[in-house]
Amino acid sequence: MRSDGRLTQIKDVVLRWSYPQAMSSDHNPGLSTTSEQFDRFASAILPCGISDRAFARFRSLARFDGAATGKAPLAKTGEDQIVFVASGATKLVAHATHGREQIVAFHFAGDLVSVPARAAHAYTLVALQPCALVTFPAAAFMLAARAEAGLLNEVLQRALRALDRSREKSIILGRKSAQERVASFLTIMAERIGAPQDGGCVLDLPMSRRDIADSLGLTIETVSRQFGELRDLGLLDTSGRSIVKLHDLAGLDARAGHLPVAA
Amino acid sequence: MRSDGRLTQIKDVVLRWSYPQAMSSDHNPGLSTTSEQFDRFASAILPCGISDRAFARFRSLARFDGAATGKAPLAKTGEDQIVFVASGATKLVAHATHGREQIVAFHFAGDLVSVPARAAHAYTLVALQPCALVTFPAAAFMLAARAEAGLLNEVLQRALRALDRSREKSIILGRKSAQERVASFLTIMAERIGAPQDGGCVLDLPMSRRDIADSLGLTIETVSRQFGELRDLGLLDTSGRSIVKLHDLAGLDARAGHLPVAA
DNA sequence: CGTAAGGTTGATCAACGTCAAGCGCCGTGG
DNA sequence: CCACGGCGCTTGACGTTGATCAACCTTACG
Repeated sequence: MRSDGRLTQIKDVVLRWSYPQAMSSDHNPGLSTTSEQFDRFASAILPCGISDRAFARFRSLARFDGAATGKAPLAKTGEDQIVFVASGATKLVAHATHGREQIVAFHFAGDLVSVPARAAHAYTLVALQPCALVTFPAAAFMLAARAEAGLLNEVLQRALRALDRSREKSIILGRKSAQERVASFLTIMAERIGAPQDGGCVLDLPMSRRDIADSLGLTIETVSRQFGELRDLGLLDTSGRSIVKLHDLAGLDARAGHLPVAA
Repeated sequence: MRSDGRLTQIKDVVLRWSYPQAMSSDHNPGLSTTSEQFDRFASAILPCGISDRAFARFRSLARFDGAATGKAPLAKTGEDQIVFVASGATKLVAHATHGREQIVAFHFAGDLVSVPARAAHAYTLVALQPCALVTFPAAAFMLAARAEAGLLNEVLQRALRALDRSREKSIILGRKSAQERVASFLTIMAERIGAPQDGGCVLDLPMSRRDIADSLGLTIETVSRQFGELRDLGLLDTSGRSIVKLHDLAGLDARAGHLPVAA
C-alpha cells in the first residue's frame, strides 16, 4: 500500500471531490479523497517495483468518478476505457434492439473492467451502489503499461479471468434451464461476495431482480419463481429484497448443471 | 517473418512430424514442418525485436500437434494451455450435464486460444478441419513472456478481443430470437472468413449445423428452419452443406438485432 | 404512516425443443 | 462413370418451457 502519497498530496487540493451521495452508504463507504481512490488502484494493480515516473504517469491519466445507484458513471469519450472499481459495485450493460438489455458482467470493489466504446452493440457501465471509480483511456493506459511487464502481466491475468467468467456465462445462457441459471448465479455470487455462516452462506445482493434477470437472459417473473422453487426445496431463504441465505451450497451446485472437469 | 530459422533447422531433424491426414486437405493445406508452424506463430505473435534467448525459450516450450477433423488435439496435461492455430479451424467446447454442449468460440488460422484446465465446466478444443497447432503450457508461457513487454501487450490485446467476442456471444445467447442468432452468426462469420463476391459475400463454413446450433444455444432443427426463412427472405442461398452465399449483408445485419453504438 | 417502486403470484400464449419421417449430398465401391 | 449407402440436413406435427399480461402484495423510504 503506497499510502505515503508521493505526489498525491499535491493533487488532492485540486482534485478533492465529494460524491453526490456515495459517502453515506454504510455498506460500501465511499473513499473521501482521490488519493485514497488512486492508492487503492495502485496497491491492487500496479506492481510494487514500479518507477516513480510510471506511477506519476498513471496518476495523471486517471479520472475520478463517483456515481449514485443507477447512474452511468462514465463520460462517453468515444474511446475504449479501463475502469478500476475502487468501491461499490457496477454492471456492464449491453443494449440490443427494442430496449432489450443484457448484463454482460457484474463488478465489485477491486475489479478492473474493460469498457469497449465501439462494438456490434453499445455498452454502458452502471452503478449498482454508490461507487468510486478510477477511469483511464485504454489506449494511453496500454501505452504507459508497455514499459512495465509486471503491470501488463497483472492486467493480462485479470483479462483472462474475465474471459473465463464470460465463457461460463455463455454456457449458462446457451444451455441451461431457468432453475440451473438461477442456481449458477447464486453459487457464483456466493464465491464472489458471500459471507460464510454456519455451514451455509449469506448474500447481500446489490442488484435487483431485474438485474439478475437481465444477466441470466430471463424475465423478472421467472427469476422470482425460481427463487420460490429453490426456497421450497429448502436450499435457501430470502429476507427483504436483497438478503439471500444459502443453506446448502453443494445442493445448489448440483442444481446448477455443472459438469466438473473431465468429460 | 523470421523464416531464416535460427535454431529451427537444428530441431527439425528431431521434431519433424507428419500429420495423420492433415496434409492432403486442399482447403487448408497443413504445414509440413514444425519450423514452418513455429515460424508462423513467431511472425504472428512474437515481437520483431525479441531476443534470441527468449525466441529459443518459446521454441523449447512449444509442443506441435496436428489433428484430423473431429479429434481433440490437446493432451490433457492438467494445466492451462495457450494454443496457436497455425492452420485449420477449431472449436472450444464446454460440457454441461446430460451431454449438453456449448461451443464457446471458433478459431481460425492465426488465432491464439486460452484453454483453461479447471473451471466450473470442462473444456475441450476440437478440430473442425485438419489442423496444425502450437501448444504452450500457460504458466511457463506467461513466465517467459514477462521479460518481453511487446509480447505481453500482443497477448493482452488478443485476450481483450476474445473477451469482446465472448461478451457479444452473451448478448446473442441471452437476449436474441432464433432468427437474430443465426443472422448474427452469419454476419460474424462473414467478417471473419467471408470472401466478398459481387456485392455480397460467400462463406465456406467449416462447422456443421450441429456446431452452429451448439454455438448459438439452439437445436439443429431450429438452425435449419432459420436458414430456410432467411433464404425465403432472399437474404442468402445455400449450396451443399457448407457453402452459404450472403446477398445482403446490411439486410442480414438489420435482422441480427444489433443496436449500433449509443443508447 | 403513506406512497411508489420493486417483487410475487396466477393465467394464458408463443417460441423453440422434441420426436419422427424423408430427402439429398457426398464418399465409396463396383 | 454410375450405383449404392450412410450421414447430415430438412421438413412436419406436437409438447414444454419460459415470456407475456395482469393483479396483488411487500419493502423501503420520505
